[in-house]
Amino acid sequence: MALLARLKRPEDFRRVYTYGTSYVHRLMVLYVLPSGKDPSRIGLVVSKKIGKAVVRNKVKRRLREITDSTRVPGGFDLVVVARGRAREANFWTLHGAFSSLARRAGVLAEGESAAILAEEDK
RNA sequence: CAACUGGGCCAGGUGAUCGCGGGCGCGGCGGCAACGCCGCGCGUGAGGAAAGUCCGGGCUCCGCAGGGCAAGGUGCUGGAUAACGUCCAGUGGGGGCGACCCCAAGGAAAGUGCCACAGAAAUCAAACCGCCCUUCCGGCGUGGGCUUUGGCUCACAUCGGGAACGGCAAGGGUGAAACGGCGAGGUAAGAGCUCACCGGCGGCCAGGUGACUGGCCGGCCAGGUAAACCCCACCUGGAGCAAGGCCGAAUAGGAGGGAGAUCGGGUGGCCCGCCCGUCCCUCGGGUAAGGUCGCUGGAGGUGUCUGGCAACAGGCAUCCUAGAUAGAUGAUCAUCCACGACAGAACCCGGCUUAUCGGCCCAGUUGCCUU
RNA sequence: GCGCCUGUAACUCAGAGGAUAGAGUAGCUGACUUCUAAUCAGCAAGUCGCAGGUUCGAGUCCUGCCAGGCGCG
Repeated sequence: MALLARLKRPEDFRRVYTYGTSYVHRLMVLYVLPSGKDPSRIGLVVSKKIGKAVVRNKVKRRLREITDSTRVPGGFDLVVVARGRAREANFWTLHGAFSSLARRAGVLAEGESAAILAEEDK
């Protein structure tokens, strides 16, 4: 499994927003920017618009579970922004949304993409 | 049994697999070492409100903070406490049949302001209607005198009549509120003018630490509003763990001591005071990202004994119970039931307030039924 | 962590403790016009964010909440 480093600094987020490519889903938005650095870095954004602290933590934990278990090759900076509807979504809905976005963005490791396609066919 | 009152407690459980933060142990790798990384095992990991940030402290730095003015807060009494605007016990007032609950509850005879509308008048009192004495005019009546029998005049009595100088504040009406209420005496009419009772005020005595309560006596009455300004008493220095200390590359700057007229800047808003910039001397260290400490063992929990009505305090025994740093609790099942509310630590405590599914326990009140 | 502001008609805002809480825009009705716009006249519209309290009387004063917004580190 390719380890994902964490994207933390405000400048990094701003760079990905301005120069990266965005992929939109009704539950979330995925920003992708090639960085050239080996461990790909990922940042999660769950704003106060989503809900109170308990709700935000819940959404953030589910997104972290999903992104930690997804294999991503090196060389990318990713930002996942949760949208309002993510508040009501369960784990598997969020998982499907992220997988489809990641496949469209082409940031999945070898073999992962085919597995997701097979899963979606079911 | 029903309807209530007060207080306390719980906050889905159990099992399995994968994953995360901290701790401990073992093993491996790197390193002189401190230590870092990886793997395995054990154990541990959000709340009663963690929330709002409404108060109070601890802790840390600012300059250990002094004087005056201002500003803010608290406000029945006594106590508890590190402290409080909190808590406990009481006093007074209000509510409830009751258990019980509620109250920012000092001062209005220090001063100022305000009291719309209505009303005569909204506070050094005054007098619209009204009540009353006297005088004058007028009406009606009785008696006397004079008489030209038409009347004139005097006296007395009387009047829902008019006017004037005065007396009064009982009654009317207005209003949230009208120099105390009610009854009797008194009077021309009235009035604490006098008297009894009540309210309020002052003094004395008794009880109580005190708020206050009870009794006696006195004089005779003082509108409300201070969550209007204010007065009185007491309290408050400012910032906040992104406080603050240490390590520390590039780069290139400081720190300490002494002197101090002016000017400038700083310190809680202002003034005084104080400090810094300026000048001289000495020293070799200072700052950003990052790392690390602060960081959790504490006004700590539980049990018991002693003191106290209680809040609480003290003694003994026993337990260790998150410390992250973009921020750790999730995912997939099985099973049980009451089908799970409000909600996530970020330096730490004591309170207050607000949110909250369902359930349990203790003490008590009222009503009904039965024995 | 700390500090500040706002909440009144559908919208933007006024409002000295004492009226039936006002103004402009928007809305409705009528007049004018061939019709519309403009103009004129009239009408309707409010839990004064919520709950307590002070006061004879509260949109206004006090306390506690709720919602929204802003600033500093």
